[in-house]
Amino acid sequence: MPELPEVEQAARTLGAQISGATFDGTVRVAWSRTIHEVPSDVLGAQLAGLSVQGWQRRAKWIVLPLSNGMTFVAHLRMTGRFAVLPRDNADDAQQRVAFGLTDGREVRFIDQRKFGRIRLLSAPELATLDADHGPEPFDPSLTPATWYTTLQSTSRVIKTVLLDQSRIAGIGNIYADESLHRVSVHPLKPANTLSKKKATELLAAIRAVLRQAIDNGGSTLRDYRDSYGAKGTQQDNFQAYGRTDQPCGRCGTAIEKITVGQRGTHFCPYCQKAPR
DNA sequence: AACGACACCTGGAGGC
DNA sequence: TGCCTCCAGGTGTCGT
Repeated sequence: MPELPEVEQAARTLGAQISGATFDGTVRVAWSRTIHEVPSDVLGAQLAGLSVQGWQRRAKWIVLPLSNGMTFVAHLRMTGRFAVLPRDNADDAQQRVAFGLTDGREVRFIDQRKFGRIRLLSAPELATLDADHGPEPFDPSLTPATWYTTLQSTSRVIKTVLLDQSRIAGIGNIYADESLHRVSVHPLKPANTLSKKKATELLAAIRAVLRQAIDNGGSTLRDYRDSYGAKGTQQDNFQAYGRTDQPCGRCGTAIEKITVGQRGTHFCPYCQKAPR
């Protein structure tokens, strides 16, 4: 589900519900890999008495700073979502972990495919997580010049580079396709063959696509919900992703689907000319 | 070092 | 209806 806009929305709606709340140390685990097999009593002991200081997002990670300097981080992967509910509410069949709060509620992590992960990080571990990722798309330090340099540094195809979290953080399969369609760049074009002008346009397109998606609460294809359970609406604005055989909004040519780096990839064969 | 292939999981959709 | 195959917002790991 979740790319930058969805994670941003999930983090915001989780933070809105539990900023200031305190973990009571209760941790109920239905799928231990979600918490990296850390024993529930160990994790509970670490969390007990800590309060949530706010919320952030780094790449596709939800980041909740805690009152002792540690950080609660979660990655939703494909199907993860949070819910904050009274303790006596029935468990969801796909619920993997629940963290008790001192106010009688629970922070629940629901995740059909079980790929999502939650951890408690020390400051150095958080620094490592940060260092493992490239710049945030909206970071002012990511300039047309630095972006062009990044693209020049590899001959991998552009779609794959957009998905490489160490080059730029937060873009996933949907918004990669949408960004490339927006600037009429073929997904198989080698990154180092984009002109400086095209690279600049692509950066602007990435920002525009992500901004619109954030403003629309992200995209819900099937599973994604924010931390209140609400769906996003950005899927109604897709120009390429999931529109196989439907007309391109610019030229009317049928959108094609190919596989790039094992990911379904949608593009307009007329607007986005194949590289030679 | 960098890159591609595969693993990790469940369940919905579509073909027969 | 039932079975089977394919596919999905992601990324960690392993082999080349």
